[in-house]
Order: sequence, then C-alpha cells, then structure tokens
Amino acid sequence: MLTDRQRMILNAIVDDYIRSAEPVGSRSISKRGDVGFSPATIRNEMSDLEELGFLEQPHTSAGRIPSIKGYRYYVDHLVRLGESNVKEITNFRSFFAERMTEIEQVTQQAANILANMTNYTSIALGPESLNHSLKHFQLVPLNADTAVAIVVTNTGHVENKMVSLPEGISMSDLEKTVHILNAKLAGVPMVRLTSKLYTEVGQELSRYVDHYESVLNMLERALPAGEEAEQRVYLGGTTNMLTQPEFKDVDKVKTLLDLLDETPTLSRMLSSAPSGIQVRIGTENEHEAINDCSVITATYAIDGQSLGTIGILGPTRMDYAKVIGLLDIVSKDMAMLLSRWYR
Amino acid sequence: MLTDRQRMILNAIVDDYIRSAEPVGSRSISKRGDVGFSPATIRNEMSDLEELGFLEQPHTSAGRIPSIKGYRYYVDHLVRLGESNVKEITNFRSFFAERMTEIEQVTQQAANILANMTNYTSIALGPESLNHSLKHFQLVPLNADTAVAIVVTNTGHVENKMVSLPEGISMSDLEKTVHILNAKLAGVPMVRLTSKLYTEVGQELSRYVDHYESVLNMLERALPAGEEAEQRVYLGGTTNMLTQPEFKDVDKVKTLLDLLDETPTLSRMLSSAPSGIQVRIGTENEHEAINDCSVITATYAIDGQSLGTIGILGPTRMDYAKVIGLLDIVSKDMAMLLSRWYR
DNA sequence: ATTAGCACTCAACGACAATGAGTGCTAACG
DNA sequence: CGTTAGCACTCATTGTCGTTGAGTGCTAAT
Repeated sequence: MLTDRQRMILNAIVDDYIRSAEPVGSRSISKRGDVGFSPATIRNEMSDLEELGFLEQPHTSAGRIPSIKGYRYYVDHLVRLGESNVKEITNFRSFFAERMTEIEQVTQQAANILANMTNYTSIALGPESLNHSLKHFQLVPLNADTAVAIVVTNTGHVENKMVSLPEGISMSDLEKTVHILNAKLAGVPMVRLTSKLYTEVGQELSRYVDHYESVLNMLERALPAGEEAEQRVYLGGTTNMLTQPEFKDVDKVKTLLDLLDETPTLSRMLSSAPSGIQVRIGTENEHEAINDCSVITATYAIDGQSLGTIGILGPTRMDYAKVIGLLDIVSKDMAMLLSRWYR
Repeated sequence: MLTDRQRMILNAIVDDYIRSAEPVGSRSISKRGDVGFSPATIRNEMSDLEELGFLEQPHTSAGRIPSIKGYRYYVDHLVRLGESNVKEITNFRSFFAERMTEIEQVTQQAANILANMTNYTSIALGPESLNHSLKHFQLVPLNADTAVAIVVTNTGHVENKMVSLPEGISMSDLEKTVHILNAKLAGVPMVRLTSKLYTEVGQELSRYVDHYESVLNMLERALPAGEEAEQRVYLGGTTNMLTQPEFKDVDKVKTLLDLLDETPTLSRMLSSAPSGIQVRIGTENEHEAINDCSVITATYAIDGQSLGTIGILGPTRMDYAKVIGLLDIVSKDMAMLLSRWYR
C-alpha cells in the first residue's frame, strides 16, 4: 500500500512529532539524515501521504502531523521496540525483589512505577476476585446486634462488611452457623457463593439453628454480592498528563481527570481489553474525553486465565515504542509475581 | 480599630470579590445600596483600608481585593453565618438516613457530599484507629508457608496482612497461638498491642507452643505497627478546584493536585487542627502550594475525645459563610452518626 | 525521478492607538 | 467638617496592522 520511501517518511514524521509535539516540516525531515532526499521531494510525498489520510495539516503554512490513521500505521507496521531501556526494567524488578505481601500493594506499586517511568498516567485492574474461591468465613460480633463479616479468598484477599444480626440470636448459634458455612462453602468460587448458600447451607442450617431463615438472610448480606465486588482500579501518575503540552487547557484537564475519577468507567474500559497488548488511538477510544489520547493495555495471564490488566494513558503523541516495550515486560513480570498466589 | 463604615465597606468588598473573583471598585460598592455613600467617599475609605493593610490593589487603575489580613478580619468579625442553606443540610442528612454500615463509607460519603455542596475540595481524616482496641485476631493459613492475619477492632474496623509462617509449624500450634493471643490481648488498645505482645503473650506461648520465638516474631509482623497505621485520608471533589478562575493556570493546578496526592502531608495538615472550627487563610497555611487557598477544618468529637477531622480546601476567595456553616453542622452530624460505633 | 527556485499562505509577534474601568486629588457644598 | 462632584491620570485590555519566518505547492530545469 505504501512505498518504502513513504514508510520512511511517515516514520520520521511520527518520531519527530512524538518528540517535539510540533508540526514537522519537510526541511527538518530532510536534515535528519536518515531520509536522504531534498525537502521538495519529501514535500511531494507528504502531500501524497496527506491525501491518503496518514497526515494532517493544522493550517496551510504549517508542517504535518500524523492523523489517527497515521499513528495506527506507525503502531502496526513501523514502530521498532528497541531494547526498552534496560536500566528502567532492572529498576522495576528490583522494586519488587523485596517481596510484597499484599496483592493490592503489588498492583498499586506496578501502576506507580509505570507512571513514573513513562511520565504518563497508568491504570491497573486488579485480579478479578470473582475467579477466587472461598477460603474462610468469619463473623465477629461487636455487640448484641452487629457483627463484622469477614471473607478470605484462596488468594489471601480479604473482604469485610458490617451486618446487623438477627434479633436475639445466641452466641452458640452464631458459631454453629459459621462452622456450617465454612464446612459447606470452602473452596466454592466467589461468584457461586450466594446461589450455593441456599442449596447447600440452607437445610443444614435449618437442622441446627433457630430462626434459620433470618440467619440465612443475614448471611446473604454478609457475602460479597457479585455485582458490588467491582474490580478495584489502581491509578498512577494522574497528574503526569498535566505536563504534556496538549493539556495546557484547564477544561481539557478537567474532563480528563473527571473521567479518571469514574472508577466503573475505567474498569469497563480496561476489562474489555483483549489478551495481549492492545493500542487504542484517539477516537478509537469510546470516551470522548480521551479522543485525543491513546490507551495501551496489556492483559496478563497464567495458564490462559486472565489475571488482570494494566494500561497506560497518554496523548496520542505518546512514545509508543517505549510504552509497548515496557508494558510487555511488566505484564509478564506481573504474571510471574502473582503466580505465587495462584498455585 | 475600624469604624462602622469601614467595616461595612470591607464587608461589601469581600462579599463582592467572593462572588465575582474580580477586583471591586468604589462605584460598584456604592451601587449595591447597602452602603449609602457616593463612590468618592468610599474611595477615600478604601484608600485608608489599604493603608491599614486590609485591601490590596493589583495595579493602580484597578479595584481593590481583600488581603490576607482583610479576609482574616472578615472571617473573625464580619461573616454572618446565615441559616446555611436548609435544603442542602436536609439533603445531607437524608443521604445518611439509610444507615451506612462501614465507617470508611460514612467518611468518604461525607467528603463527597461536602465537595458537591460547596464545589470546593474536601479532605476528611477518618477516626484514628489507634484509639481503638482489639476485638478479635485471626490467622487464616493459605498454604504451608503463608497465612492472612486479620485484626478486628472494637469499632468494626478490619485490617489484614499477609505473613509467612514459621517453617514447619503445625496446625494445632497455630490454633493455640491464635487462641492465646485473643485471650490475652482482646480489649487492648491498638497502640499497645506490640508491647503487650511480649509482656503478656510471650511466656504463655512458650508454655504451649513449639518454636515460640519464631511464632512471636511472626505475630509482631502480623499486627499493625503503630506508625504504618496511618490515618486514612478521604478526598472529595479534587477536580472542583479546576472550575475556579484562580486555577486557569495548569502549573498551579499541578502543584495543587500533587499536594493532594501526598496523603501523609494532608494527614499531618489536618491532624494538627485544633478542636472546633479553624480557618487558615492563604499564607497562614504552611504549604506553599496552597498559599492562595484557604483551608477550613472542623474536628468532631464525642465526650471530648477527638474522632476525626473534616476540611474544605478552596481559593482564599472562598464562600466562608457557607462553608463554615456547613462544616459546623456536618461535623456535629458526623459525631452523632459515628457515636453508634463508639458506645 | 529529483530538485532548485519562487510565489504564496498564515500563525505568531510586536508596536501602537483606542477604550474604559478605576483611582487620587482638589474644590465646592450643606 | 464630613461628603461629594469633577477632572486629570493610570494602566490592563482589546483590536488593528505591518513584519517576520516557517512551511507549502507549483513549475521548470537537471
């Protein structure tokens, strides 16, 4: 579709624009050296490239900037993933050498480090706790009518919630209840807890415990309901975008930051990403607020089971080579790191 | 110190400036009606007020704006806390009518609502968990060498942490350990846990459990260490500031948002607030990033014991009357709401 | 096919005048 | 004597108008 020379020129323009954030003209390309043609020749090619939709001109007497289509071609065919900064990677690994203990911490840290290394904003989606299974359930009564319900998953994730106890329930009944629940539901996937509660626990409960219906009701409220167990979203470097020249306008900043505050939206955005690395450029993103941003996501997995997603949000003019390389490595590292929890 | 007329004029200027964000001139004051003098007279007074340090002039041919000292006088002597928007308050209360179950949720919600009502940024400091005492301790083994340690306080707050188990410890020893710890430390204030661990639990443990030293060591890591149990900070309306005209400069925005990301700094800032309502105007704040902001904090307490602090961060030109009134009511409501947990 | 040459376009910048909101001062007024 | 009308003055803001220079597109020469 494109001649070699056109590819070279497109590549040069995108590279230059990524560095400078300013429209690049024929002369500066010519001077770079790697395209050995005169400005005039390059101009002709640029004109063609514009006609083909790979370039745009902010106004007649300015240089060219890549269009969405141009970036897309660059990402798909031109970007070379040079040995992504070795120093930074070892840096990343050393951070995690001291074994972190909480899965949440690991994810948050990874997000922070990625944001620091790239100077863009990072968004990480923790492992879906719905894939986990119940390890242990516990009720800690605080006083006569309230208790804390605690759920521990096989991965060490803990959720807790306050529940009000059925009136007049006895301590021993409470203990029996917890015992039965653990006996029957340990090992059950989190998603199926509520349904299994009725099929498995119900009758057993009715045999040993008074008012078993209200107890059952209480238990249902105590267990994390499928929907509300939203995947947690971790953000890193939210303010990094403010250093990018494309965000010198406060209104733009506000719409972006407001989007970043909407956890459910982010969650949906990332969880819809396919496995492996995906690049969504400009208007390829659904949300208008980031129509001049790009989002690169990497989903990591163990044995084909997806564990989580980590993404970088930057201006369309972002350093694709660096970010893709980094995400590739980091996502693989994450999978390794997390494998501890998933044996 | 000031004549009645000067007070009236100062009040009018601050009010006007708070509304308009623009230097206010003698003519506009005169037209307001509540100061029945000609522009010329007002000009003379304004000149005096400037000499006294209550007003400032951006440049010779502009109106006046209040100085820090001017705001201070306004806050201390002039502001009238008119029945702070009844609708908004009932609004606030109805939000909490449906009893929230988690103390964290309550605080976060309060922060969000305050931010919405004021259109400024709110910062809330949760109740210090250090005042709480141990209700229940639990170890849930995940596999042969790791377990989740769970600590429940008397207020229903749950902390959890992963610990690696001493090698080759038996299940029954683990159970004994947990049992002993609960027997000995239930009711002990969180701050004293670690110290009591050695004095109270140590020898008991040595009597019943093998390798009791490594077990003790593990327990110490499992309990929340005093320092790391930082008070949690809840933010609301971080992006609200971006709608304020004083933040049309992205650099300013960045320094502010960066400050808001530093949880420990915020925590220190709020926790140093005295009981009751405090107003810190402009440079009265230590941090340079908010030298043109004001922070109003309210600390709420039950029976003289401070439970937490809630604050509003806005431009110096913020609506003091509204915010102070609101904070006063909200902080009292918070105390009531939380009293449930602290009986 | 490539490139030198040239006319043309247009954002960015600076100079300059016009505008007008606001002041300070002086003199008049009740 | 306190108040106010009048007036000259200041200065940020706005708009106009060349100038500059980076960059293009086209044509003709190589």
